[in-house]
Amino acid sequence: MTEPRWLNADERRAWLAQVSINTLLPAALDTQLHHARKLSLFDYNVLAMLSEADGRFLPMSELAARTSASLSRLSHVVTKLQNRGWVERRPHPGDARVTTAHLTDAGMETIEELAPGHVEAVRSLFLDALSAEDVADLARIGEKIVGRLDEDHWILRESKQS
Amino acid sequence: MTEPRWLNADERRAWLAQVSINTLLPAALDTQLHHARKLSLFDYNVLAMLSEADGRFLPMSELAARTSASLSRLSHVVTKLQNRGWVERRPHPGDARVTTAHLTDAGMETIEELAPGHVEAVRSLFLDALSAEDVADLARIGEKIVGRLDEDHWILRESKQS
DNA sequence: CCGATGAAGTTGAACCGTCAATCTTAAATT
DNA sequence: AATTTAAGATTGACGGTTCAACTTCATCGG
Repeated sequence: MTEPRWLNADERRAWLAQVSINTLLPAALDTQLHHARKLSLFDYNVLAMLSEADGRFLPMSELAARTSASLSRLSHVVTKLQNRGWVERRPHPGDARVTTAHLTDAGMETIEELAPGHVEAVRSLFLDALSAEDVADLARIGEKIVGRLDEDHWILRESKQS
Repeated sequence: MTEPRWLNADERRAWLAQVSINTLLPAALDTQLHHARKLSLFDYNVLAMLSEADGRFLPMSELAARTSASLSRLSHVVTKLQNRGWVERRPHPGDARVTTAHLTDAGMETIEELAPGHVEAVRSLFLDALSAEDVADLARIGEKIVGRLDEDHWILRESKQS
């Protein structure tokens, strides 16, 4: 029953800013992508991760990790993307439990069409607000936070490149 | 039709970290609050903003601004909180278009009960990853981003205290 | 003082995400 | 080898969010 340590001024500012960014940024990007091709930021990230993967496919579990999503959420979304002809499911040859999600040619075309506008939106809503030092600081700080939320998060492997 | 400027290494790291934080952090806090009292982070923020307001009430529009939400979303949520007895709606005496949301005594008790655990969770998932300088940097950078997303965001008024 | 414009707010439908239950297959235990 | 345990994935129901349509009321220009 000890008194909790409330937030000091900087902590409060950092926290409130984070909450606002969390709400406003995905909303703005969702809107842009929805207008362009009726998909969400999450849909886009799924396609983007597949497009960058070797052979343009990944096991569902790995894809879930790379999009920070639950397997359940991913499964629903892949079903939707499959219905639009952008993704295919195939069984994994070596392990019958595993399903792999493959980006189709149509899916690749879609993301290539969408990428320039999306990158522009990320710049204008996010990166253009910041100096190069800010971006470097934010990368460092952001990865610390990600490490707190998930010690084994894949993006930490990427930048550590041991 | 000029070639888009793709993200450089730091930009990509900052952006990917932001996307992951955006997904994982609200999910973790939602889970904590949902276990404690069956409410979401957004519900909590609504109650928190009311509890900090003069007289424990705010017009719907102002409450929407302070929670970075659409009026529609807020209206649905206030209806839910009203059904639980934590919030009341009242007409505004001066302007008949305005509805004010008031925090009830039961609502106040609820947020006082919830606050210590929530602050602890914010610390352990977010702030404890960072040094004091990190927090200050993040506050500064975060407010820059918020300013990009919404020039007139209320949190910018708070810290400028001119 | 009257009509147009726009702000404040609500509502219902459609869509998305979460949770718990379930299924199949691999690995570990004995 | 049989049994148990855990990993990978899917599904349906439920609750939350968004979008568009609508209502009410204030304000501004004539």
